[in-house]
Amino acid sequence: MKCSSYEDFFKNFANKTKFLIIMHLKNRKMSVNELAAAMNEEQSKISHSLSKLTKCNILTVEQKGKQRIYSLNKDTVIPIIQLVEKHVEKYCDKQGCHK
Amino acid sequence: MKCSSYEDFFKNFANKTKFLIIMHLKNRKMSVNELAAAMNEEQSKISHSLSKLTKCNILTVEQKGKQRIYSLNKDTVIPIIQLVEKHVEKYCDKQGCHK
DNA sequence: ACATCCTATGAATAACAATTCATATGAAAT
DNA sequence: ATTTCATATGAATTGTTATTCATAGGATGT
Repeated sequence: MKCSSYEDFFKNFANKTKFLIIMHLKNRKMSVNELAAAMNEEQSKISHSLSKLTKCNILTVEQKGKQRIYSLNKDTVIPIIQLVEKHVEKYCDKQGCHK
Repeated sequence: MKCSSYEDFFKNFANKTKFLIIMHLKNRKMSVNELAAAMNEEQSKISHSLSKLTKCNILTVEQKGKQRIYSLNKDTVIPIIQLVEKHVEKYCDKQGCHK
C-alpha cells in the first residue's frame, strides 16, 4: 500500500512519532537503532513509522551492511516545514497557542 | 483549545472531510450550509471540522446575518498544497500510487 | 416575545491509527 | 551451517479522532 492521497501524505506529519523522526533526519541520515536510541523509543515502533514515511517518499533508505540508513527527502519536506513554521509564528505565538 | 503544535496543524490536512473543506474554499468563501450542501454532508459534521480548522487559523470566519462565512487563509495554505502537489507528481504518479 | 433559520456544541458511538509484543527475516561473520 | 546483530512484520490491543444524533444558542423578522 503506497501513499495514494494528500491525506495519506499529511498523516505522516500529523503524528508525534513520525514528525520527530523527520526532525531528527533534518541534520543527518540515521539507522533505525540510532533513531530509536535518540528518541528513546522501541525499535519496532520506529520501524512501523519508517515504513509509512518511506512509502510516501518522505524518506529514502539505503542498505549499509546489516543496517538500513534512512534519509529525509529534503527537497519536499524542508520547504513545507518552513511554511508551517511561518504560519505558526504569525498566527499562533502571538495568541499564545496552548491547549 | 488552540492549535498548539505542528502535529495539530497537519491533522487538518490529514482528514478527508477537513481537506475537502479546504479545497472547496480555495475558490470562494462559503457558509456552513453551502459547504454542507456542496459536499453532501451533514451540517454538524461540517461544523465540527470548521471549528478545528479555524482554531488553527487555516480558516477565518465572518458573520453575515444568520450565516457564518468561512474563508481560506490562502497565504499559508495554497503554497503548502502546491508543494505537496509537486511532490506527489514527482514521486507518486510515476509509480502508480495506489492502495 | 415568539417563530424561524442557521450554526454550534456535548455526549455517545463508531471508525481508524498507533503502539506493543512476539517473532520472522536478512545480512554478515565465524 | 550457525550465530549474531539489525530491522521488519503480523496480530492484538490500546488510544485517538471522526461521526452521529439530539439539542442548544444566536441572529433576524414579525
